Amino acid sequence: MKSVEKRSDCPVSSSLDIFGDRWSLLIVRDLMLYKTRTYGDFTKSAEKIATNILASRLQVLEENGIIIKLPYPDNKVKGLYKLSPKGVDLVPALIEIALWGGKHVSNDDQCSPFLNEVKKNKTKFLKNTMAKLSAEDEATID
Amino acid sequence: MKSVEKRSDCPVSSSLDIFGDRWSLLIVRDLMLYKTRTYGDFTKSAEKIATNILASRLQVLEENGIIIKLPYPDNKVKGLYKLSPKGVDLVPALIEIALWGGKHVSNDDQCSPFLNEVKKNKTKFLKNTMAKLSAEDEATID
DNA sequence: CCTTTTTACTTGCAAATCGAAAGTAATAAC
DNA sequence: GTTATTACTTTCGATTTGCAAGTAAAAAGG
Repeated sequence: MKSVEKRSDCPVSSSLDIFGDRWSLLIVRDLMLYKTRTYGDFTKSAEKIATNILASRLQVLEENGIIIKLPYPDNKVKGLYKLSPKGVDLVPALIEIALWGGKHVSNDDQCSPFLNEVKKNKTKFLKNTMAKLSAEDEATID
Repeated sequence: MKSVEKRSDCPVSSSLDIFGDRWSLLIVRDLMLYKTRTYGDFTKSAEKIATNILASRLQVLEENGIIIKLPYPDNKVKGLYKLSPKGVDLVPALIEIALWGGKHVSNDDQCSPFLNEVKKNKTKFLKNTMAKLSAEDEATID
């Protein structure tokens, strides 16, 4: 776990030292939604992350124990990224950000069903989602 | 409300387009903790934000309706920043980030009491905190 | 008043980071 | 055996960061 430069001992500040940028939490978002993703999958997301930025962020997230890179079954080129338990613990924060964004800046039809389910029973949603992400195998949603 | 460049319609992405950097949420954190802050107060926080960055972030947060600048009573030089209702709505996200940071990257003695109170009853804590921040007058904590 | 201090910024500039595009090396597919 | 995929790396101009110094206006002090 390579230490990033810590500006203070405040947990908010320390967190932002790791993922406080415009891309890192989008990687975590994709892993929350799909459970596993390849490098190429990330580049196909709507925000069109540049490949150099992606590589850099994946490295920081992996060094900080938030994501894990696994070998892709029967393929030596591809890799499979997934959330570590520490990464799964970011889901509540991500959901709160999504709720805020859905309420105040972006009402996307495509994720309204998702946010509605969250709003219906947040505790249950978090429990289910985090449990699924923590399960060892199981198929991805996509 | 000056529109920031939106990379996609995803609410997470749109949120990060506004506050996805290492400083913005620290400004929100200070306003959550102290309710009101002057420009100089922000510069005195532990992370030592540079004045040009601070000015730039305050402008973006104000343009996006997250913070409000008020005149300081009986003083034409000072200003008083506070969270708007939209800014107060960021508190749950901020708290989740703080909880994650406290658990996984930073166990600061100074804010342990704070985080312990959150953990004891999150719903109650959020309700109280957000209500205090929404109240029109009332003295600051500090 | 008149001077000094405080406050909230702005400016200048070097260094770091971002981001688009092209390049590469290894494996997979045909 | 040739072509295509995949996962990066490299290059380079543009933007952003962050430290330091500067500034203008109001407040405080004498």
